[in-house]
Amino acid sequence: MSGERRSGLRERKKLEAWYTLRAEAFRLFAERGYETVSVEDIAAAANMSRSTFFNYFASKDAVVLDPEPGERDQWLTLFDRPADEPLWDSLVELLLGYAKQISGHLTTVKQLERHSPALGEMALARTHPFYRDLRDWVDSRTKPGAELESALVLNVALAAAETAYSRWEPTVDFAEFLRTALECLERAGAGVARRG
Amino acid sequence: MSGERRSGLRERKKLEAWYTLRAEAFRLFAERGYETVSVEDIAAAANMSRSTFFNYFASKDAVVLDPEPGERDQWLTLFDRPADEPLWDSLVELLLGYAKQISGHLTTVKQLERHSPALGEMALARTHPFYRDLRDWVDSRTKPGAELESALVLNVALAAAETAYSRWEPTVDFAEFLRTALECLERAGAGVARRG
DNA sequence: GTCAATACTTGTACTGCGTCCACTTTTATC
DNA sequence: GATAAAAGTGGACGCAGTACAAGTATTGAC
Repeated sequence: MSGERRSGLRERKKLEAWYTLRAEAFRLFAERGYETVSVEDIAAAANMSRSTFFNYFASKDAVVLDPEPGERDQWLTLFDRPADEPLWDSLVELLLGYAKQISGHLTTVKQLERHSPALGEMALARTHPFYRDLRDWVDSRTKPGAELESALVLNVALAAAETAYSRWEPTVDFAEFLRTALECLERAGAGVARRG
Repeated sequence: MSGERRSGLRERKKLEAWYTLRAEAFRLFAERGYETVSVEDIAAAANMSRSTFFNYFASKDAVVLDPEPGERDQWLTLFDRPADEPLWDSLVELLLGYAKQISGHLTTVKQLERHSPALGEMALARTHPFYRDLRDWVDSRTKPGAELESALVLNVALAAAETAYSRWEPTVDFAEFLRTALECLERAGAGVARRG
């Protein structure tokens, strides 16, 4: 029985540790709120040392925000858009597609925000690797001289998506959030001046 | 000689302490960068104790972001807009007007960002009291049922302004930034879809 | 199975932010 | 000048994050 070369015991344990840490963190956050749970608490609940926590997550925020192992490969498939598709249309597809991919996580985090005001303040769109990839992808599509236009289109799209997210009540269906997000994106794309 | 009841010695000393702290902080930040200057350093440079620093500023960030004493009164005058003016037009005037009011500060902070990456990450639009006032003002103008629309319009305007700010090179004239900001606002207001 | 290289875990110590609180000094009022 | 209010101070604390040295487990080669 030739052992599987790739996924050895080491890899499996690492994955297990990652998921355990995040699961315990979310459990504690849901119980007592993000701000009153320390990294020490999370590590203890996961039967690991504080040092080990920081081996897996660069910060306390990261345990909430970091993508799952392999998640990046999933969202990268979204970046396969027709070369002649207008930038705005691509962005709408990308943002909605990504939201669908992480719908479960989005719902969880949104519910945590109810008891944990600090979570609402996180500069999600700045730090998160998806948004880094998104910006890079936009840059790669941008012709020289159009950088300002591209940045504007991207930021408007992000603003529309964030508007829908910020007003979403996680008690209602996730599909309802998607509908709102699409509505915001369409309105923003069409122009918000001279409406009300 | 009835002493001036209002601006007594106490008030003047408070103002002086505030300005001294901020001046020393900015001086040190410019010298050594935001992240490598501690609150302790700032307080020492201002000949005050660390405790006193936190009497004046709620956080290290705040010494950069907080409005000057009396600044709020200035920006509040901007909120006097015709009742029938379209929301978008009001927002354009408000954002550009406020930018003009704090042009000096904006330039200073932008230049600090060159040596201090942490400053670029600050969630300005969330915390800053001007944006709180702005959101409240928008809310006060919003008819029941139009909350989503209003939030979207506001966030798109903020995205446009932030786009101009993020791409502004503070070596060039501030007027150039204003021109770019206006351009971004106009494009965003007209709609960014189907352009390229 | 032995063994050494490698990767992961842990404890410890440190810096810095932010909070709390008791205490002193300064300013305003009479 | 006595007194009360406001501002400044010093010390202790908890927690996030970093650095590093020492320990433990996994791996692959023999």
